Amino acid sequence: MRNNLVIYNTLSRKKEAFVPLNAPFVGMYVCGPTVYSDVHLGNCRTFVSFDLIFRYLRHLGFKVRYVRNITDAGHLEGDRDEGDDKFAKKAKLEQLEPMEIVQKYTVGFHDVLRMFNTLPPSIEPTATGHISEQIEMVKQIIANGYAYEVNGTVYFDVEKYSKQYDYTVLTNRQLEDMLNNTRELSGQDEKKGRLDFALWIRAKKETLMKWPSPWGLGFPGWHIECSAMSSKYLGAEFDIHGGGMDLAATHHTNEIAQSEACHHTAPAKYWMHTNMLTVNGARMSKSAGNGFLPVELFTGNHPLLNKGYSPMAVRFFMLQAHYRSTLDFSNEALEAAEKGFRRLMNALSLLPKLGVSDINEVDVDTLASKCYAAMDDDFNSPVLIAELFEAVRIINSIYDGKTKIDEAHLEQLSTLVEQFVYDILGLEDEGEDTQDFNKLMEVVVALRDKAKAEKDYVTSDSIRNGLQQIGIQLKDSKSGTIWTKS
RNA sequence: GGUCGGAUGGCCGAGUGGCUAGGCUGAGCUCUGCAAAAGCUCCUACAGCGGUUCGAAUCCGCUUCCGACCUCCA
Repeated sequence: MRNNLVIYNTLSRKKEAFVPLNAPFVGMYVCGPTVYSDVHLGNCRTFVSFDLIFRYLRHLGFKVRYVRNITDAGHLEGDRDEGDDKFAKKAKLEQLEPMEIVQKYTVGFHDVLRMFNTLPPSIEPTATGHISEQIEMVKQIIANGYAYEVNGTVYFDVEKYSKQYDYTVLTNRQLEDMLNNTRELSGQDEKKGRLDFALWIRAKKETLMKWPSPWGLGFPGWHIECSAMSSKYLGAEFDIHGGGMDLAATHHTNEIAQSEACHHTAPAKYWMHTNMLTVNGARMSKSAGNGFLPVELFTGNHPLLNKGYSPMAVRFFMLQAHYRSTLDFSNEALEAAEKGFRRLMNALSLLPKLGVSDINEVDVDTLASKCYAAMDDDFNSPVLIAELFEAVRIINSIYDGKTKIDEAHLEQLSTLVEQFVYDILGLEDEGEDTQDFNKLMEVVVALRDKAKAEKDYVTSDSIRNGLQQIGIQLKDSKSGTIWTKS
């Protein structure tokens, strides 16, 4: 197995050679969605980014166990460690069972990710399915002396923890600054330290989702689920932990603290954080109300959208930016991506139609090594795409008869391009190209070619114009006529 | 206020101490019955001001502006 992969690690703020703990196995945990509302496009970007990472690791030959959780309990509104969680709140609003909320948005989440052609994770555990694991973990943290119980709620003791461990490894902040800058919040009387956070929260009478525990009826804190589930399925120490950048400062910081306090070992070797999708320079977020629902994007039914964009065009748009850069949304940028995507896919559709020659003028090896070099450099999909457009130029040139390629190199080129576009970037052609439809088009094109050969341009142009009106473009070339559907 | 990250050509976006991505757009050309597509060519940028250097957009400093996190959010 070849491995020249370099990954940017948030812990060191540097790119590091990727050395798995137990090659060829790789354990990767990614924080999934909290399923109390529709996923928006910004959420999708993170999961598309990790899909790319998952796909490339697999392509390199690693046996990846990709765990992505579903948060379906214990995620409170605000940081007050009290009151109802997001699900209960929404459930009351919609007059549904909390688990109906969870089901509804979990299904929606899966539907959307399927449209974006993301591969399902190896394991997709839920918080409510791992209550006992979370309770066990809290018990262990208490036993190790890093948590304390007050009136049925268990808090993590950040001050004690930070005497032995670095609580701010991920954020590089000074603990004193954090203490001084944390806002005065209500409901903190029970806590010993203002940075302490809840591992387990006492239920009130009206709390809908609650479970028995050694500390009475309650529910888990938000952070503990990821620690419990990652260690259950990937071990106390695993290779990659990922999530959106917005999770680093709080959620991931607390995850590391919990895991170290429980297992005396840092959970993940590499921490990867994907950057935000922005709209007019500001982060797309649920609370800011500037988010697009994927369905709005696909249909164009949103005030900020000029038209609809297909899921694959959007995926391509996302992959044209590096995962650690912010990506700014705009109609112009999306339209440019859409056109570029079509050009790429059109070139791919020419591959089976290319003619071979006895001589070869195409250096596929160099192209291949450039593609791998791009992805090996911290999954640099924009550079990879730039290299693939070089392949597009070559393919078009061969099709036009201006460049010659022999059979072996054509085979190599086809495999290379198809692997990178379909398997690694996860793009797919989205035409309704059924067998029958293709055959039908062959007949139509043959009729038009006959008319053209007879210089009956009235007929040939009326065929072309008719097809144009239903979104099918005919393109004549020396090698024959090809068609594309927009 | 603290911490961190940005500022790249008409737009989007990579990258990097010298060889100066890519996509989209615009102009011209080739091909073509005409289109379309494709190919070729052109428009060559790195916020500002200093410094280091033979050489900086890339390193350092300052300034301006923007964003993220520090409150739930991928």
